[in-house]
Amino acid sequence: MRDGTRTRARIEAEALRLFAERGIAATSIRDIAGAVGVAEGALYRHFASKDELARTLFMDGYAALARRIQAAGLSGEPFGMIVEKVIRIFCELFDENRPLFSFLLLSQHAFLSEVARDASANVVEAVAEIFRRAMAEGAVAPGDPDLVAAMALGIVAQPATFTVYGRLAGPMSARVPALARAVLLAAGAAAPAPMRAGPAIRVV
Amino acid sequence: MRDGTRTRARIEAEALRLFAERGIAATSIRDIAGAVGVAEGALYRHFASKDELARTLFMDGYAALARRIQAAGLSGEPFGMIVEKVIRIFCELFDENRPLFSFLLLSQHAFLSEVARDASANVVEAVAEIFRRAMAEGAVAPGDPDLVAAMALGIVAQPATFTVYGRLAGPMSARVPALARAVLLAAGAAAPAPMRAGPAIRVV
DNA sequence: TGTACATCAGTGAACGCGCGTTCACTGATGTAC
DNA sequence: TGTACATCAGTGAACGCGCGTTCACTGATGTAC
Repeated sequence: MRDGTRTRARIEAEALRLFAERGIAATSIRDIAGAVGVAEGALYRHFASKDELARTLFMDGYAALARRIQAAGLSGEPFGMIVEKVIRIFCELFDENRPLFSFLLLSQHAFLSEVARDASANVVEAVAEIFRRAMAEGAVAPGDPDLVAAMALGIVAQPATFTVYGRLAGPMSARVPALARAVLLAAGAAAPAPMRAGPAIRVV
Repeated sequence: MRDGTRTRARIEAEALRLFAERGIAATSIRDIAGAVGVAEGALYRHFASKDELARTLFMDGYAALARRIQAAGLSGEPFGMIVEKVIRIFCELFDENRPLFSFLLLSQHAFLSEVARDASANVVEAVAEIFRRAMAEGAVAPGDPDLVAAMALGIVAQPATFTVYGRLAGPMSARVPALARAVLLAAGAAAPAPMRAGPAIRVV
């Protein structure tokens, strides 16, 4: 028989690209099949439905990010290092696989309610867990970890969204120090390290 | 003839509610007409198409918010006051008209590229303008105003998104001081005022 | 090595459903005289 | 005040299009002997 794993990978790549560009609803099965260069029916050898295809792409990408963030959070390093590491993970994945991140940002509203509330599959939960531990250890001023997690996610995700829309230019990786510094300050972290390079954001 | 303005207002309200709950694509003309209690054809007396209905709702709501933010930015008050005022506008409108905000947050990706790059119609531009002026006046450390605007918007919009999804509870208005403080710190504002009430976010 | 068979990825015409939209019609209400 | 007319918001059956999905079929490739 022919090897289906290559076709499946191409379907996933083209679907991701088209979903990210136009959205799920505006992308038809024929669009995807055409981009891959197969007949419509071929897609149903690999995915039960269009919905399952979109859901699989979202859940896999989202869980992979959550796992990496959780692992960084459990590394035992000081809080400031963890924040920078997590933001670096986010930014480098963004730069490496922009269609995936566009897709995650764009279609989060369709799937987020179905994601398990587990730090190993849920980005929000993984980030909240990091702040919960930091507060318990005194590295961050006490407060609502969910609120601080939301603000931290916003600080990183909104510039990513602006980059997708072309309002910000250049790689996200270049912004890691600025974003990490902003997150530490906004979260009320104890004595954030001074910035090492780049256009300084001076705190008077 | 019968007065059509009442029907039009009801169509707008029900469409907004349904678009916010399910998304535009998952809401049909029949759904909206059914919720209003009119025949499908009635909608076409007030809007040329479903797309025009959705676009009108988005552009009107988005421009109204942008105008209020721009006005606050031009009030001549000190930067710290402006930030708090803008965040209060955002949070109070969120609490008062949650369907509108859910709709704006959810469907921004469909329309944002069509919004004029004018501070009187574009929330992003209005916020960027405030930071541009603050940097020129020395109230904020020099840097990329678009990046700082993105981070500030993220700090406010992400908690709003979490509230829509039920991950954060309670009114956004209650978070105005905490959000304003986070924005000022993250933006590198000169000497932010100490917080007056609520669970303190202590900066060591 | 050669032959027969089973497997299954891929095909593409066809189906039926739900959608946005149309349009001839109704009838309530404002206006002219 | 009463009558004729014009206007236009609202009706709802009907239309046609594009969509997701199906399924009988093809043929390339792996396996058994």
